[in-house]
Amino acid sequence: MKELVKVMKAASDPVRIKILKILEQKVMCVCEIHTILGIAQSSTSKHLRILEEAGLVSTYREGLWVNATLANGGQSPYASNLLGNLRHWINEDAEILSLTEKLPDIQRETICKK
Amino acid sequence: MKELVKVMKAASDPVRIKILKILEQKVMCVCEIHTILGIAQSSTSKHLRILEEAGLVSTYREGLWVNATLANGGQSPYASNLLGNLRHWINEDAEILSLTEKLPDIQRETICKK
DNA sequence: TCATTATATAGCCAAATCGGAATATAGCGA
DNA sequence: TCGCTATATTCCGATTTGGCTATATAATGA
Repeated sequence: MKELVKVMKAASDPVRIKILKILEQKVMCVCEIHTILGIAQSSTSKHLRILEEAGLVSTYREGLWVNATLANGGQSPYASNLLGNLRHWINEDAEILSLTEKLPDIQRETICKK
Repeated sequence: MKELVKVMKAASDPVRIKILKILEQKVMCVCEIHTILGIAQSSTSKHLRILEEAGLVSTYREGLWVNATLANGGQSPYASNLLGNLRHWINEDAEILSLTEKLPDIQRETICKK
């Protein structure tokens, strides 16, 4: 029950849904996510932690960068179910489409180092 | 997006999950739900409204009683997907099992009219 | 070691959420 | 109509949430 509620709670925020949707297309580091979404770096970090604790996202370090990727589903059946469904949900959503368009221009090498 | 978030938000509360799980087994009126869950009648009414607006629950009047039932899914694909999954989720959960045991003893004829 | 860069954490504020008590409304029967 | 019962709504306090800024931590390279 707690586990299920945690997954639902993680998925009940539009910013976090956006993060999941862009991670479907690309592994991204924190600074890329915070830039494309236009939110503070600290907010990005907190959202990622919530997603990670729900079993929806995994992170791994690569030097200074922390890469976020969709979880493989081993941690929570609820999470893996949601990730599976999300792949064919809201793909036509205006906000998601707009993010998808921006995605190719977001590269950590040019965005970070400022 | 808004619709999806609304469904997730509705499902991200343990009380509301319990309501959905007991509705899998029985159509119930507000006073039955509020009694079996041990929460105030006003809280029950509010939770039901949230579930209804998310497309997870439908209600219909029967005299003084308002019956709640799981929605048929026509309103929201996200809601119907969740309802489908929920049927085989957390059935072994201690809280859910305990509610299921109590269920036969909860009858509006004896509970209400006080 | 120090400086730099990326991320995490802490602290604060405004808004949303959830609980119950009190009150208003709706439906029924006399 | 009135009285009763079930439900909806309002109000208020307590807690949680989500945002930001500022600061701390971690990793790299010189």
